Amino acid sequence: MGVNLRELIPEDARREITDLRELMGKVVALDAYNALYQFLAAIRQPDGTPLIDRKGRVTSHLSGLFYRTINLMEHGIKPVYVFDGMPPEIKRYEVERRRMRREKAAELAEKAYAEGRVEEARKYSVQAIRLTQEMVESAKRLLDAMGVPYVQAPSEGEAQAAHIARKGDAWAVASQDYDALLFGAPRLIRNLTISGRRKLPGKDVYVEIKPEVIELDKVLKALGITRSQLIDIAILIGTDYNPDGVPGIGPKSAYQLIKAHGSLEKVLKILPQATFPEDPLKIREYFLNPNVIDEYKLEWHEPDEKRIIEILVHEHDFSLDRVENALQRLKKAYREYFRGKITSLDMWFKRK
DNA sequence: CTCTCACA
DNA sequence: TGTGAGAGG
Repeated sequence: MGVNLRELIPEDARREITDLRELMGKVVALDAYNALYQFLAAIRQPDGTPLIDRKGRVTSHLSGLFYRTINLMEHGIKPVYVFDGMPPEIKRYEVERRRMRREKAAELAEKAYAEGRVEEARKYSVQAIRLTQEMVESAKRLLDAMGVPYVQAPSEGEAQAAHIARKGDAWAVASQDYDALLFGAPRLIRNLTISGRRKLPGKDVYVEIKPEVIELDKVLKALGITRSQLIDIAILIGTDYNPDGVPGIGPKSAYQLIKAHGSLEKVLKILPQATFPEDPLKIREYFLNPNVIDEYKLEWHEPDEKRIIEILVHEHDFSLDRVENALQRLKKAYREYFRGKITSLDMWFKRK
């Protein structure tokens, strides 16, 4: 999912965040779909079963959302979650393709589970993950209760998040996908987590994961291209709107081609065999001018303790002890960083 | 993914 | 004070 620009991003456009205090006081627009999906994928038992409440409703996404948001706020980071709206027309092909892949995976998961093949069951249940309307709504209700703002994008969440960051209302977009850069986000934060350990898929091996910031300006300068050309390269490699890209063309040759010929139009003239599920120029146009809104309010409010307990403990069977514990941390973070203005002297002391 | 608790 | 295993819902 998303564009894979990893190999294209020059080393010096990428910076590790060694201390999350660097982000203190900064607004970060999080791609909600990306975050919830990650929680659903990661918060599972070895056989692939997610956390569920007594009514059988999945709660993994709420657990992840709750604890991670508190962690960010404890570092003085101001989170705003951006939710996806209607996928754009040019995504139709990919949306359908994903739906079929999920259905197939769901069947395989059930089969593997019934036959006791635990690892396979897990693998396929992750591939079968679907973010339901119910999950999205429960996540929004939880954020409301926590006093954390969210923005409902008219279309792609990454596009809306990038728009918010471009206007200066957020310092960066946080997502695992690189798409926000194509949409013009000045900064992209990947791996925005506190616990820096992640299990390698398949094996019981853990690797250190550190958050990193990628700066769009530095990417473009280092590569000597414009954002429009970066988008052209992405289209040759493959985006959400043409996932296969152009067969045989990877990051390296895509870059060389655009660098040498200047634009996608010119490159396509020498690649007459290339086919696309959508007009590639329309895809570029969408990255440059996506459907976004300016009507949103980014305000952080005092957490509503009772409502949070109502949602997590009474509706979804979270342990009262754990939730109360986290609530103390949330309230403290709110007092410290979110209530009223923070003076520069306060900031100076918090650095220590 | 994140928390908690046991153990060094 | 830090690390690892196991549970969380």
